[in-house]
Amino acid sequence: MPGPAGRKPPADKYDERRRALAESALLTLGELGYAKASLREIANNSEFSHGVVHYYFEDKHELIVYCVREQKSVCVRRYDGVVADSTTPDELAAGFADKLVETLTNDAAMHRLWYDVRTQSMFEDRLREVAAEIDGWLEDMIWRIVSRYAELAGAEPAMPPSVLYAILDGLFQQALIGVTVGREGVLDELRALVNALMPTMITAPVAAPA
Amino acid sequence: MPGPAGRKPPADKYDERRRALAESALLTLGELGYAKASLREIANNSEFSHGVVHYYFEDKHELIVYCVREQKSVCVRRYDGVVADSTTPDELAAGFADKLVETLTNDAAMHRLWYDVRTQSMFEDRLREVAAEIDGWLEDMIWRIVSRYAELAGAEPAMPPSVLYAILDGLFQQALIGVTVGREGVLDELRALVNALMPTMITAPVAAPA
DNA sequence: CTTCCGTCTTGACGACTGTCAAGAAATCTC
DNA sequence: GAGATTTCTTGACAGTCGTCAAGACGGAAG
Repeated sequence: MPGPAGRKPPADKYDERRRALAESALLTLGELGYAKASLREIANNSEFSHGVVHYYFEDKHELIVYCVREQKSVCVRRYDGVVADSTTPDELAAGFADKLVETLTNDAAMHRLWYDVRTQSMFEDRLREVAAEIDGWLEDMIWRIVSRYAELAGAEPAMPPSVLYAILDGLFQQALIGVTVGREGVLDELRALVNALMPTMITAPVAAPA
Repeated sequence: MPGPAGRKPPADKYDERRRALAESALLTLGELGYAKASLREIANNSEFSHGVVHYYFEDKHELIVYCVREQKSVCVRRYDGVVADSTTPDELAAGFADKLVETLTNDAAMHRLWYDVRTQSMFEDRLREVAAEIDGWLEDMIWRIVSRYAELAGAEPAMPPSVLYAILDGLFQQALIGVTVGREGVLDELRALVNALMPTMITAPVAAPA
């Protein structure tokens, strides 16, 4: 009975293994979705056997929650660089848009899983906590971007964080669907759109800030 | 073999029954979601037995697609009245916002099902057609509202239909989640938000149209 | 080497699923 | 009324699921 409780050997090895399992689970989870991804299928697309899951996780639910939380916790830090390094509003907007497009192509599976989990949270109580938590992370992420953008422009965000997040999330979700079904031009449209929309999200900048 | 093909008696009776079955299926579908709603559970929450589904529908997939398409085809006509009757921009915006709030409380289950189906369409090919179709309906619906709003204001929509739809859809989806988890004040916030946001969706109105 | 313990595999269990066939019930036709 | 046809119920089928127990493997400790 080594599982979750009393552990003698390197306790880090345990967490490391959990992460490895969760990461390889992401492959199947992001391809089949929350409902259709069985533990056997997840195990088949990995180096593990289907039984090992219950050695590292209580049940399927815990694996999935761990997986999406782990992924998203790094996801929400993706724009920290551009926020910190940009010196003009336009540079920030362009960097933001570029990274949006980049993650849309590179991490499409993860984003699909996230939207799946959030939607399922409306039907399954046990998912609500993690969904609400991550939604909060993402809202904060957007707020960091827009408020810094406003600061660089000598202005203020024109809308509260929740509204900014909802709007950008709606645009991103449509783009994700577009990428998933293979629609052409989605990426360039999203990039242009974000660049065009950012100025509308702050109050009119003061002409001479100094 | 009376099913889908050759029918002698009132062919309308057949369609009528399909609609009745689909409508009672909505109850369970909107409560449990696409994946977790089994045919037996759907039948239990209705006046039908679990086997009758295959008399009126090819399979589970066809039932669900029929159900969501039927529901949404009336859903997208919800704002036709306010669009036709409003004589000022503000009246249109207020009527739109009111009806948004109204459907959010009355038809929450249907909206949950729709978002579920659209999300699942990213994982399941067979859902993509109906999801894309309905997304188109909704985009047209939003376009009718905003373009009429702009017309009443003597202006033009400031963004293309797809962008307007994505933005409003993002806001609505967040509000739906809020309603589902029982967050307070969501409805009033959405109403105020829509009223405040509508002016930003059109170009600056011409002062004296005549 | 033997012993022990953390790690993992294998195989099985019961529950649940969509589907369908066989026949009962209801309705219509004459 | 009888007979035919549409409509529906019931029960079973094969398959899949999450879960878990029994034991195999591996390396470290003695």
